[in-house]
Amino acid sequence: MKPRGRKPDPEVDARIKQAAVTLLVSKGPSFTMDEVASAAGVGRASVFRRYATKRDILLDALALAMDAQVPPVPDTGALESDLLVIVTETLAAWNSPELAERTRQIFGEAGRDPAVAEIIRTAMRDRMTRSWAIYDRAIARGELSADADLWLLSDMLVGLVVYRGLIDVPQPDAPQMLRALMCGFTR
Amino acid sequence: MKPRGRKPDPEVDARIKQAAVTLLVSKGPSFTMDEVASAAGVGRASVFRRYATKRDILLDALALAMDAQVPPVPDTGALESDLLVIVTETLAAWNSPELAERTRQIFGEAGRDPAVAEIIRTAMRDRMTRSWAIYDRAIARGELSADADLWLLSDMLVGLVVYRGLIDVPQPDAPQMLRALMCGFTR
DNA sequence: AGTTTCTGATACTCGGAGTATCACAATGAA
DNA sequence: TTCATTGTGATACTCCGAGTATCAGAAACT
Repeated sequence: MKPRGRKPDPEVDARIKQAAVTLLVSKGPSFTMDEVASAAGVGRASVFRRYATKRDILLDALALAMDAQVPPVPDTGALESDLLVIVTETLAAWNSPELAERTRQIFGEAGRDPAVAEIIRTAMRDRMTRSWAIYDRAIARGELSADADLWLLSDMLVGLVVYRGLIDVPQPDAPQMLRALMCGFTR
Repeated sequence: MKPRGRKPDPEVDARIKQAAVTLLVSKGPSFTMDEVASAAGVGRASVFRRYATKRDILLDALALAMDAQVPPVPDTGALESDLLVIVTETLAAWNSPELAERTRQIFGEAGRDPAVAEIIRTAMRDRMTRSWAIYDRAIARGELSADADLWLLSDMLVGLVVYRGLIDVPQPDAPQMLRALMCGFTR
């Protein structure tokens, strides 16, 4: 079963993928297949030959875009200041109105398509485990109990921000949020 | 400027609204206008005469559905047990797969339409302020500092659950989550 | 050389939102 | 009563985007 005729042009592959990511970033998941084709300077059929449905290309572009920027892990010497960096980075996705709009749309898309949810979930878990070096150091310093539920900690942090972003509530002050996470709400 | 000809049938109004809510609950925001009309046993035109766009009818149905069930405010005598009730109620929206699917879709819709976000935000703020009697009592008992940011507390709670629900991560144990909220993560 | 498969182009089908028009029914005004 | 006005269901449209089908030509294999 060797492939015989003309081979798929890798240039075309790249242009389509690139166009999809660009469109996803510039106007969210509502781009059309025609837009992808013309932005890639490529025939409509070539897009559909690579991606049977719009969903497929959206998933591919999303996965690419998510892997694009993975922030470095801070190491400031204390849990509190390390966490402050994390919180600030998390808030960054909602800073400008345009960025907030994209983030909203992407998380919204997760509500309509489990595959999108999976991509986001995987990407987020990846980032989180990456930043667990912070917690290891904190535990070694005695700042954190060894059996703390780190998933819970991470998800409470991100969850608050995503929730507020989604329903358009102003984001909290990073230090205040940090204090709540570390010390809780009871006296 | 008195209205002259035939008057709009209030029966038709009611049937349409009812059908919209039912469809929203049974199959999420993806119902069609034709479905509304036929479920209401009403002409297509009558639907469009009342709601110019599908967005309009979706917003109306959503607002109705959100106001439908507002849980009672617990008063068990201690902050912890009161909060446990709140947490359990919050988790309830994600208990069955079908319910989780609807909740996901609704919150997802908030990412595509600011008006949906506003409806959800308003409804949630409403419920939250309603349950602030809990915190008043807790402050009186000395269980909570008087200047605690109750929005932050509430949003961390709901945020975690919504976030996990959206990207399909198993929800936390209510008691464990409670402990994190009340005591924080540092030793 | 001949065959296979890619390529861009074009023209379709299909489904759902929204529009337009119809004959008819209900209401108010004259 | 008569007439104008507006709601009613029915039907047939337009529009747009996803997905399909077909084409002639180009590239790569035997």
